[in-house]
Amino acid sequence: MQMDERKQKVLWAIIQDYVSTAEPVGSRTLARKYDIGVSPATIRNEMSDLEEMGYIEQPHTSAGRIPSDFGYRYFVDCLMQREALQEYQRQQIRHTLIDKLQEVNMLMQQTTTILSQLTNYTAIVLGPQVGKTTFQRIQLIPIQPNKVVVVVVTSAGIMESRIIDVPDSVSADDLQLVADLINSELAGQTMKQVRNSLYRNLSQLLKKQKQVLVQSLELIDQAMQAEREEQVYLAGTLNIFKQPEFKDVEKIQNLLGILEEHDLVRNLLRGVESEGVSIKIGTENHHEGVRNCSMITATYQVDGEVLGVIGLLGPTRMEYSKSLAVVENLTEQLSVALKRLFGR
Amino acid sequence: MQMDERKQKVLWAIIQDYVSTAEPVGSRTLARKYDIGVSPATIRNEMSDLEEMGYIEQPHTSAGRIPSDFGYRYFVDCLMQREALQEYQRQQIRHTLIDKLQEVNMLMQQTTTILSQLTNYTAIVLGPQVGKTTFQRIQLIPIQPNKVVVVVVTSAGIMESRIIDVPDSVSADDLQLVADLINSELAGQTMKQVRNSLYRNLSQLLKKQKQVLVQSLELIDQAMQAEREEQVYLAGTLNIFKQPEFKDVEKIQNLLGILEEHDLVRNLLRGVESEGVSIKIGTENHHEGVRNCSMITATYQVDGEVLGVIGLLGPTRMEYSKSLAVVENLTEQLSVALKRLFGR
DNA sequence: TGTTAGCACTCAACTCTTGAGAGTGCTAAC
DNA sequence: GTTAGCACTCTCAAGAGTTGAGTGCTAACA
Repeated sequence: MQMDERKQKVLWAIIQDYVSTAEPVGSRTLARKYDIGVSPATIRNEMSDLEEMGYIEQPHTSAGRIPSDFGYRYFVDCLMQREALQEYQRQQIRHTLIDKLQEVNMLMQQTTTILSQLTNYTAIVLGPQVGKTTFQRIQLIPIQPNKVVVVVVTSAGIMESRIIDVPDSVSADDLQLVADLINSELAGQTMKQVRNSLYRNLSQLLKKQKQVLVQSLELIDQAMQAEREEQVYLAGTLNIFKQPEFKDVEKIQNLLGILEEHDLVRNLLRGVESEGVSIKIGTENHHEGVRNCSMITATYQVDGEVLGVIGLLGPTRMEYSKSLAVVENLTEQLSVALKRLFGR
Repeated sequence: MQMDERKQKVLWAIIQDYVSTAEPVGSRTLARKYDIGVSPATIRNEMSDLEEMGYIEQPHTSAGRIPSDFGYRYFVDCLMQREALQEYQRQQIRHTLIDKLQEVNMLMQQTTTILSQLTNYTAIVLGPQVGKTTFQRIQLIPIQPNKVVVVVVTSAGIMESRIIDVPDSVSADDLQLVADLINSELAGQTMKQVRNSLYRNLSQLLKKQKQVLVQSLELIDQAMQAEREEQVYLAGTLNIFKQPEFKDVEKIQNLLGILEEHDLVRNLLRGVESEGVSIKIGTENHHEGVRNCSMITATYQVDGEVLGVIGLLGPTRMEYSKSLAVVENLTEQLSVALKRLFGR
């Protein structure tokens, strides 16, 4: 059997209707609401064909049809007309990102929030991957007798800090010495490189300040550890409740549970194309907890280098066109904002 | 009508049973499962009295009785026997808090998590109130030409950081000058005092480095702003799903919505006694979204000064005795851990 | 006078039935 | 190839009947 123009028209209409009503679509409805130009009976025949071809399915005998994952896939690949973003939405994004650009964390959180607001789905963003950013400086700041704050700064402006205890015998000069040493040895290296040269080159150099040194290095190590796992930002998790397919408590609990496990979320987003926009529909997702969800993801980059991913999680019955427009525009503007923040 | 010993016995049994089963309790059940020593008929009479006195109520005519908020209140005040924590739970708390004490954030998050795990309710913790901690240092760390990381450290080891742009004309020495100036002027003052003396004393001192100075002060200001609002830590929000009284999607959505609004959460916890342990039952809570919840809260302190609150949110049908034991022990151990971290 | 057994009554929850409504597939006619 | 007509299927909602848990009242009992 062949996909012809009328079949496309019918499939398009079915998806259109189902996306907006969440109810199975019957032949009469299609004939009435959409301009297909043939009678319900003919549409029925076409629908029967479409079902046989796998594009749509019937929840039960006497109900209308709903699109299958395969049907959505065809829609996304062949039928969907690209939508441009409304000017006011574009504006809204620009506003949100420009105001907050002083700090990466805030910028990412804002990005996530605006994404969920504009789409009414759940937004997931993976923060800049810092294996690629470089170690910049360590700073030892005495705050009380015997107490020192250690701050690790990366080129992304992300940092880890910790209070450590030091023995009386360590003076402010000693601290400076340690800091200078670490800084001169390691500055500008990527986190991976730091990790490699860390213990080899440094640990035998100092005796007296050993404890401080060790603890500082531990923190750097930890910073790397922590940041190898990209930060997960979430927003609009409660938008799930708006979807009629999630009126069931179990399903909501399930999905919220997954979203709480940031490791899972990371894996979910990592499993997509290495660059650019990707749409995963229903069972195309590897994780089985999101088999009835679709995910639109896009990478963002600075100076041509992919830094992270932004993603949108909704029901398979998703407004693909609109959502895609938002995701695309947002990555673009996010990339710009990030470049301003720490691009070369 | 007077509360006598037998009525107490009956009320106690009703609460006991309802807390564990979540089903209305009938007279037969009571006679069978609890050792009251009289027949169901007599118990019925007592229950009738208890209802008249307001301690219990009937969801509908042909159902058993359930405790009213007033009944729980009487239970908590007069009937409940204090429970000691199991040794292994005590241990578990100690373990959790000792390992992580390098950093306030982590410590607080761990506290919250262990609280929810031990109780199976939702744990809410307000981070140390920093209006009372003092400004310690500011540090300006150049990371790239024209870019400086500003770090503000408070005595609590909490900090705010930001990347700012500086003009070419500002040298490393200039930065040092600004930092030294701010540090010498403001170090050791409480955040409130800093706020007051900030613009008055400093802004006219420098010309060339004015921009850096202004932006640094802005950050300090912001740090104060941000930290006047204590950090909210949550854990076990999904425990709500375990409670049969929340099998309704609307109610869950409602509660999760409230928990997402940290301002609301703060208000909720602030509305309790200024010191020590407090139990708020159902309608005793001011916020109407938690009218069918109970909250156990306790303040934690260092050197006699109240720093924050830890709280437990569950259904009114709560295991008050057990939960209370956990909350009390946890505040105690948290106070110790915090004292080690930044006590005098 | 307090306690208990017995009994009529109430009400939610469950099951079963029924009818309406939406939708389909098939057939025959156009 | 398209359409009208019709029998059929299945869900959903409403209604009726039944069951079971629980109560309140009354009268008898210790």
